[in-house]
Amino acid sequence: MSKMSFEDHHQACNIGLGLGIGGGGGQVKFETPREKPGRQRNNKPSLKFDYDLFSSLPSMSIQATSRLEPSLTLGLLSSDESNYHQVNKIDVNKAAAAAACDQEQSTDEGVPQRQASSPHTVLSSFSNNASVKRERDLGCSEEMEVENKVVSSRVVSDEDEEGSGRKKLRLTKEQSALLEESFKEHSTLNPKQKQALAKQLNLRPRQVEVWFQNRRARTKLKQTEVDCEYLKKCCESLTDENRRLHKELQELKALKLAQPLYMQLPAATLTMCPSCERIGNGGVGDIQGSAKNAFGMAGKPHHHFYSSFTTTHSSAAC
DNA sequence: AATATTGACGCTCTTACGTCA
DNA sequence: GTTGACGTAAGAGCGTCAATA
Repeated sequence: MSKMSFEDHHQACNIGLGLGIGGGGGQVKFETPREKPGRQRNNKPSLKFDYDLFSSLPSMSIQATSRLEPSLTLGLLSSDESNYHQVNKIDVNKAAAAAACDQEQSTDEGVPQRQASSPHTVLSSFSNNASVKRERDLGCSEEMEVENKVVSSRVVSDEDEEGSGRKKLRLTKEQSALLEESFKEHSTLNPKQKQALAKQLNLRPRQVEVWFQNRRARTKLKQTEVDCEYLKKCCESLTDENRRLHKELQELKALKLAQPLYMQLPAATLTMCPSCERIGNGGVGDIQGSAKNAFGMAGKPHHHFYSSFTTTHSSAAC
């Protein structure tokens, strides 16, 4: 594993992740600002990230937070989210403004998306499911309204519409592309943007909402996998380091039992650390320095200690 | 001012369908 | 033609937050 500092990786991946390593305890806090009902929501999940990664090397705990994947207690701040507040490049916002006007004329959130002339009108995947409970958008009644004559992006016959059970909608490439583009701009939509996008795509707002929801989930899952891999490598690295330090400690203990170290070594092999003015021999000697700091970490991290994340060389190296 | 309620929203898990090898 | 894996749209339930009573 090439050694990459934790912060490097953090920046490279543009994520934040907190680990509880030993008793140190990284902490990750999500803060999701909420808006008033009917207000503009900018739910950019912000992440407070602090870690005390090396407070105790030998043990490392990874907390699972999900039942599905080996996810970790970590927070993600994707680059997509980081530019959430950017202005839409695509005309979602423009359309939002238009939609706002539309909405003022008609408070119905419904999308007039069933025009016969539409190039790709859409099949409602649950248009025949009377038991569908849509407590959210239902309130705006637009959902019910648009259940009617819907044609899939893939051509759907009448019997498809008549059939029982939900039919799976497949979005067209154009629809997907526009949604993707919009997602790059902002991973969440406010109601007006949702409305505008839905109008633009000839989809129901609920469909746009679901697409964004699923898209966020997919992004998170992907990122979690990446993070998991990284943490596995970190764990392996720390395990190796731990093993090595244990071995070193055993050797040092054995030496100590025999004789004071400096009495064993030829004077020529002894060196003095310029900053701490302790005796070391460059490889196995600095008992007080390396072993104490690597395992004890009682005080402020000493310069003898080199994290496995940031360097490859031994903690005994001074 | 403190508390309970309510509505909106996002997240997670799950289901069902379409596609492809 | 069948089957299983996979991707994904959508349903359901839950938690959180802010507004309101």
